[in-house]
Amino acid sequence: MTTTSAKSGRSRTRGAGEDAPRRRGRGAPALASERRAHLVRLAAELFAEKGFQATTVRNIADEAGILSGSLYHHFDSKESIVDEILSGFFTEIMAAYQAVIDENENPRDTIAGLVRVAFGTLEPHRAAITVMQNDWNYLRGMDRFAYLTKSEDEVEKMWVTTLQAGQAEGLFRPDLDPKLTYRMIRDTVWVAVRWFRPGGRLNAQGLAEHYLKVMFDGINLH
Amino acid sequence: MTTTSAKSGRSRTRGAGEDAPRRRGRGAPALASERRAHLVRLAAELFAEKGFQATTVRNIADEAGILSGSLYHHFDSKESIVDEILSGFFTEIMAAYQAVIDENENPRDTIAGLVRVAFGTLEPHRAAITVMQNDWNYLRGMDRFAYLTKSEDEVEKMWVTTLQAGQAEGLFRPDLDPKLTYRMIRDTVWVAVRWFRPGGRLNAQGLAEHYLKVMFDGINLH
Amino acid sequence: MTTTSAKSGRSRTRGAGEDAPRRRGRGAPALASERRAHLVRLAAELFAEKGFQATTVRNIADEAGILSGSLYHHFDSKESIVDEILSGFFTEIMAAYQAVIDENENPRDTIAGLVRVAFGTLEPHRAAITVMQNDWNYLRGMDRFAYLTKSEDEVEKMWVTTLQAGQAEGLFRPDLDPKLTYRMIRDTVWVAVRWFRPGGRLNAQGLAEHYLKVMFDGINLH
Amino acid sequence: MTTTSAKSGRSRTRGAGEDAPRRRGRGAPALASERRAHLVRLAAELFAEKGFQATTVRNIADEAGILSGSLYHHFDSKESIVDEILSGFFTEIMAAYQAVIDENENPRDTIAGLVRVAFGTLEPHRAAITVMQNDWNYLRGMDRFAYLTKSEDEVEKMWVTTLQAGQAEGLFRPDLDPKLTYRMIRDTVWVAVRWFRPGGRLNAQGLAEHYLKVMFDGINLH
DNA sequence: TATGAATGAGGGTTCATTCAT
DNA sequence: CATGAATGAACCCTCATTCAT
Repeated sequence: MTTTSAKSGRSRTRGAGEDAPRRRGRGAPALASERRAHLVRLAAELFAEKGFQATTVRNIADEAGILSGSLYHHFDSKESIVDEILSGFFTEIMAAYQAVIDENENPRDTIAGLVRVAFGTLEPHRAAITVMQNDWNYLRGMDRFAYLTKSEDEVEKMWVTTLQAGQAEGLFRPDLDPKLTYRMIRDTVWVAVRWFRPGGRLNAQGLAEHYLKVMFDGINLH
Repeated sequence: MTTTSAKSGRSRTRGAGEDAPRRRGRGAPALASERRAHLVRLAAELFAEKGFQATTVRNIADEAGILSGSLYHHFDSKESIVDEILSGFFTEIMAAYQAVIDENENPRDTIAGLVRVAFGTLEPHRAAITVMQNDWNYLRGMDRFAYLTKSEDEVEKMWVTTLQAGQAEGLFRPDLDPKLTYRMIRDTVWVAVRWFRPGGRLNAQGLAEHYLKVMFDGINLH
Repeated sequence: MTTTSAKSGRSRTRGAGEDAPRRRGRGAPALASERRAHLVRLAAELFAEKGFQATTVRNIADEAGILSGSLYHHFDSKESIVDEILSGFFTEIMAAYQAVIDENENPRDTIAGLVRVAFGTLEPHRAAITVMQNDWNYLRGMDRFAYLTKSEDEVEKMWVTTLQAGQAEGLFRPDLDPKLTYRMIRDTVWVAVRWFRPGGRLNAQGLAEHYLKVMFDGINLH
Repeated sequence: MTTTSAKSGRSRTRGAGEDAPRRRGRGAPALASERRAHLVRLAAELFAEKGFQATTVRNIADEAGILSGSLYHHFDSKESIVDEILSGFFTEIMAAYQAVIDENENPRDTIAGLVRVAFGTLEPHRAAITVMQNDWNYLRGMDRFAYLTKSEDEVEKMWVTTLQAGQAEGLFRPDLDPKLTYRMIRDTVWVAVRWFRPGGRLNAQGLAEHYLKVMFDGINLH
């Protein structure tokens, strides 16, 4: 996961005599991190639009109105940018999931809550989810992103446990494979990022309710 | 779409009066295309594993035990290889879809058939579907792959028409958005390619049946 | 024609609200373009010596003591280098031609002036003229160099008009084909670049005078 | 210079016991060389149109309706093809020049004859002359084409000697540099190949007469 | 913080040529 | 004679990254 220091992963251990980077007198230190956050947002947009590999650091720098080399004052590498994007997303959604689980007793309500949370991230985290969808296969090959797999496993546990509880309480059909069912729900939600556009016919919550209907009761008319 | 000639798009300089290279009587022309097909298969495997962009022509050539330049004896470009993979997939699945539609009267049976066809392609076309899932965003930016979008639209029409017919006949819930529902079904199926491995707990048809249950009747126990 | 910006044709992505990279107050911007001009000169020498196609970007980079990829920090492409060479030459000679036409009343003086200008470019633009002579046939096939043909047409008009005026005033033989005559004069001058070496028996202006004698009065002794 | 054997430059010294290539029973041996000559003509056309370097052996083979590898049954290399084209041209023109010199006493008549011969080759040897004009700079760098320089020197001697004789006899102006004058005449003629098209306003002989007028008496109206 | 110049590794592609069939 | 597959070297160009200024 990314540290919050301006340039992660590079700072060798600072020796005793060396002085720490001094805060520049003129600006508030918040400004620097605002600039940084702005760059991350620009990059995220490009990664989502063209894919991580197809986006060059020059693309990002152009968008920011600086030269590509200048990006390296803010980030270690192209990877560290996408890392920031993805880790931010994961941190947030896992907290939201946990909150839903903590707040609900009924597994059916919990599942509904999780689905609503998931759809709810579609808009604010569109770029991150798109990157996950399109570039996950590439990124997971890199050691630095091993933590993503770990986070995914934790999430899977949350869902599967809830589904199993629902089956035990007689709420969900007993002939479902919980793992399989989780994956289908997860994929169905995330993959919507490919065609979902804010401002379309349905907003993210509309989508969620539509999906909940189908998921709970199927498409058949009973 | 790809032509079937060994190297499409090249050597269009042959003058009117001159004769084209004549087919020799002795050899089987099938052999040449077998080699070609073999190379396509190797490339597909690599594209699926590492992504189209991350796969170099040298990777493909290495896998085939030849030099990278030698690939260009068989293909115009790296793009033309992936073109062949994708167009082959689309041609096949669209024919299979059409057959299902022609054979069935009942929309519910038709939808079930379409779902089974879709899951049925998961194994034989694993690579093509994976490429579609991961690299579609990149490939669709290229003029040469515009036909893919067109094919997708045709497929959508097939599904949506069937879903609407089912609603009209009182088989499916009337409060479903057919387009949305189609997309969810489609994505749920294709995205399974990310984790589906032949020889796992469930085979592709097992998956199909599991999904049909959920899709038709939901996860609730009624 | 070539723009004067460091890298033409690239990075047009800058959004509306964002500011372009600001010029630093301290450094002389001329230095950057000096480096660039130096590289252009090196390339011109090589193009003249070995031909455009036979000169590799590595040749140019080697000559400059950098890596081939580094050239692309200064130029978009190999073509853009030769473009710069040729467009510079055309811009200059057309201005010089126009000045001669503006300054002279008598067509005979004008023609003499044009010839002297033409021979006068032999030394400072030796490389550009050589490239025009040897690689024109290849370069004109490219859209990007269409402007060269246009410039050539303009030049032709200058000469032909002057020759025709000379005929009308009874200065030149009326049985000459002005277009043909122009071409012969032009080619005779430019082609001299193949064997003309500064520092030889005759300098460029000596050549011009020799040629003017032959051109005006022929080789016969009257 | 090129030998007349089918594949020049490659045949190592044939040992005593080895048998010479046997004439195939079926066809006349002339057919093979006709085919060969046809290929040379096709290649010449392409070399003239696109330049030697820009013409690929595949271009030539395409034009002939065979595969590029098959060309190597007729020629050693791409170079040997252009060699054949150029050496044929030189052999012919030098013989024609010599005949003119042998037939004429008067230097003025001789020069006129040489000019007419030169223009006369414009049509039948258009391709060869074009290659000489455009690719000479490239080809002369190769050992194999050293003989071309030698032939050029011989030709220069013919012209210069004649011009000097004309000066000695008081026919030509004494203030001319014979070498320079020769070069100008030569270049003016050959360079015409760039725009001369058979079937245009003037044929090659018309061009010759036009040029002779200018050359002997200048463009001035006396 | 930014610039501007450069690196170094690699990318897709071309092409003359070879050779077994 | 021709094919078809392959070689091997080179080509133009890209791009993440570094670093002195």
